Amino acid sequence: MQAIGTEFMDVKTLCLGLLSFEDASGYDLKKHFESLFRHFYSAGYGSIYPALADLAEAGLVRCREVPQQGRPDRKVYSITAEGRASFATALNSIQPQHKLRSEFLAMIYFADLMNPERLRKLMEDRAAELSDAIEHIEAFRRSTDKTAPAGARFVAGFSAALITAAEKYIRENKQMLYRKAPDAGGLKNATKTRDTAPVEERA
Amino acid sequence: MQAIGTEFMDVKTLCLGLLSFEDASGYDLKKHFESLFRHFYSAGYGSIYPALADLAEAGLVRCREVPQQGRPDRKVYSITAEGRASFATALNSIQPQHKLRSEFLAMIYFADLMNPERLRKLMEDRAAELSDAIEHIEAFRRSTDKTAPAGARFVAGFSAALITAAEKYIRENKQMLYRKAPDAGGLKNATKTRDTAPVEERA
DNA sequence: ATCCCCATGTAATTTGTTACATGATTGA
DNA sequence: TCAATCATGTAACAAATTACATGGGGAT
Repeated sequence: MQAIGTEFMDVKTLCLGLLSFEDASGYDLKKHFESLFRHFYSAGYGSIYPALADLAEAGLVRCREVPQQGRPDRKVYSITAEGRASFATALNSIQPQHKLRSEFLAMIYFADLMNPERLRKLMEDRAAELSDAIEHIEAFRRSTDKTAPAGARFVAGFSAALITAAEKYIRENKQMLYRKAPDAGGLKNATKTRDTAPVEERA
Repeated sequence: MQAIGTEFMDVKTLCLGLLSFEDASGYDLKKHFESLFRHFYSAGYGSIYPALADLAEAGLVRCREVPQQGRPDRKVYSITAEGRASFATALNSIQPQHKLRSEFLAMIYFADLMNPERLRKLMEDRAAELSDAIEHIEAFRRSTDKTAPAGARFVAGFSAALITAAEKYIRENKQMLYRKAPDAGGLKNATKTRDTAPVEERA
């Protein structure tokens, strides 16, 4: 009966929110996270199943078990009236965070200490991941744009904008990392390779 | 003597990397995280101090205590030869992650369930944070661009590109969230408010 | 044959955040 | 006088990731 945390948009709160749209099992919710939230929020079974158990214990969702042939029973969760109220409260009180934790950028900061092949590999891998992400998001938008609510369309567009910008930046600026060989030892290279500044366009 | 983790670019590894540029105390390193990595990687004292202790125990850094007047002794860390080798190994083996966890976007996904004032407030707050970030990053680049190594310039530009894209997307698309009033109850609104599609430009 | 999908969950581990604990100096 | 900066660290806590544990059905 106690309310859910009104501090963070954690996995528990998001499961509740997704259940406000339609009933689902933990397995289904994982799929939703992977398609809807893929580019900005991830959650595994290890977070989702305990979250659902907590929500059920708090009376915010109800569970009905659907027998399956040859598989574990499907446990389908439905949001309750208290659950809707609790989620509405959460939406009105939570101060949402927006955190990027990029080991990639942290690593590239030290590009001067890497050997060139390694550096190139890192950049290419990242560029490939971004291309995949763009493909995925375009496919997603083509498949759901018609019926999706404004919020869903907005976040899909937001993800696309960010990923596109990242891909573009890498494409246009990677060569600034490829100039100087990694001089093993030499400290202050006062050689003026000052010909490359990051490409930018004005808004 | 054992090597540091070759899996993640964690706080420990990044401290080691920063120490490969110059000696520093935990306090100094926190400052570096805040200025250099501010927009893509954060670390608090609670991570940094234990990281330094671990690095020292592993022989990758050495610590000398500098007495202070009226303050705790300053503990200045220097990287050792083993430390440099270990960091080089890390740079060559770690597969870096790039994780965005945006409670903001997750929340906006449910925009249709929010009351309009709340929604507007969220959007304005986020836009303000982004403007602050842009200001910060521009100031940072103006102050250090001349002497900074290519890696540092690249990541600063990358951050700027991402944040600028986010700010722009919000500015150009927020109105698509402000159309429909939050209809408390009505399920399938088949009303065709299909006049707003996300603004995008081709690359 | 082998791999992926379905379907659930627990337990251990890792990681990081926050609060606690202390306290002088400097500038507004 | 008040806030910020300097300066260190520990302990408790929260959260999420990963590994473990199980197993049938369907497609290639």
